[in-house]
Amino acid sequence: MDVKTLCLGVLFFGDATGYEIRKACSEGMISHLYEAGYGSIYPALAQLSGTGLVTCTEMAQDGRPDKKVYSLTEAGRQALIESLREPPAHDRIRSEFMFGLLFSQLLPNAEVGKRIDERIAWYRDGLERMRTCLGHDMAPGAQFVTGYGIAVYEAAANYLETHRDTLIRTLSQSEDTVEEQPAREAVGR
Amino acid sequence: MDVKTLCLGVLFFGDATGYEIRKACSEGMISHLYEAGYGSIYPALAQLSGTGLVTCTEMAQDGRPDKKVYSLTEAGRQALIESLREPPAHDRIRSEFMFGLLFSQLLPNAEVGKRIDERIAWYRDGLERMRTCLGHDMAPGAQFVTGYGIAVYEAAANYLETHRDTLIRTLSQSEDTVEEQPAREAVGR
DNA sequence: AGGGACATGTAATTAGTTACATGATTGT
DNA sequence: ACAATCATGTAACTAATTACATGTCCCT
Repeated sequence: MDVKTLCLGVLFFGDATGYEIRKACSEGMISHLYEAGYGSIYPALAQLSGTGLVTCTEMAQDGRPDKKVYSLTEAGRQALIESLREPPAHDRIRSEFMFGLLFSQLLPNAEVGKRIDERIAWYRDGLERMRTCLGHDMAPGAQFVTGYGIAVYEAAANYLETHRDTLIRTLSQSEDTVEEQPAREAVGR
Repeated sequence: MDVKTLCLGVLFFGDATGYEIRKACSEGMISHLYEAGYGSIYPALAQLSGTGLVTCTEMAQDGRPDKKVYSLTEAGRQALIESLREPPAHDRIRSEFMFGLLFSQLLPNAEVGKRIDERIAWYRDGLERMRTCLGHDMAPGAQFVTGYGIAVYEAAANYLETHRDTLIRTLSQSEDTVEEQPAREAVGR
């Protein structure tokens, strides 16, 4: 699955410009599932337009540059369905935040605390957005996914909040217990 | 942060071969935070070896090809600390599973159910592994991260379990209510 | 006899990020 | 005045995936 399918998916929920698609994929709900920037969206849109999976309507605007509003065609709808039908690839995750915490003993305690606090704030912010968007009538799938996001973010934020201080305390203790050999088997599996 | 830092991080917890590092990053605990395959690990290791951040000890083996066991040098340790010190990039997530569910109305209900069930099983499997590895003495950060993983996976599995049937039911209902206009604003933000 | 685990690597391709390039309008 | 938002696109670069290439041992 690539950015082309991503665009088809966004357009399934309604016509949009490249700018709006990017917004959905880097700030909106979809950004929690699949991120993309201008550099991948605009070329994808051009390709989709070329193969007739979307149509593009140029709209002149007062002052601002012309808008290009894209719409899903029936062929595009079918292509989306076909893409969705094949088994989804395994989730791809890359969390430098979590990876860094793995080595929190190598970081100043204040930095560890700061990162956790920032992350909690980030989750809370995401939760607020999700909660407000829930309720407005949305597709059943979108509702399900939003509910899932809320459940997961809530659990994450709660864990960080309840274990933050314990981690810092443990870190402070082992700090002055001279250096200890880190366990090897702890990470291997 | 790139695969080189990933390797330094894995080696911080103990000497390992490229094969073992890949295992940790594609099946082990770390795979939940940062995935990598042979194609990126072996070249990274070669580069790290060239710049003196790791040392490589070749070990002849009965029958099997020679093992190359890598160890973190003091310079490597410092490089790891330096990398970890800079602010972590935003999490990068790509979940085709979740993206697909967003459009569950376009998929056969049985397929939706199957995917959710598979995902629940996957979470349960991950939970089991995490729980068994917890308890063995590990670095405080690793313990914290594992606990976080457990909390999040548990919430995710529970949500899927408790909402699975509701989704399928809703899907079946709207199916024969003719086609409805999906709401546009539901995804934009 | 066949598959999987152990073990290392390279080369080609693909995909995606980042930076560049432009420019008006609106709000602070 | 300055930053942010709206708006579109390209080019160069980086990074990572995939496929290829090889070979033994052990279990079923």
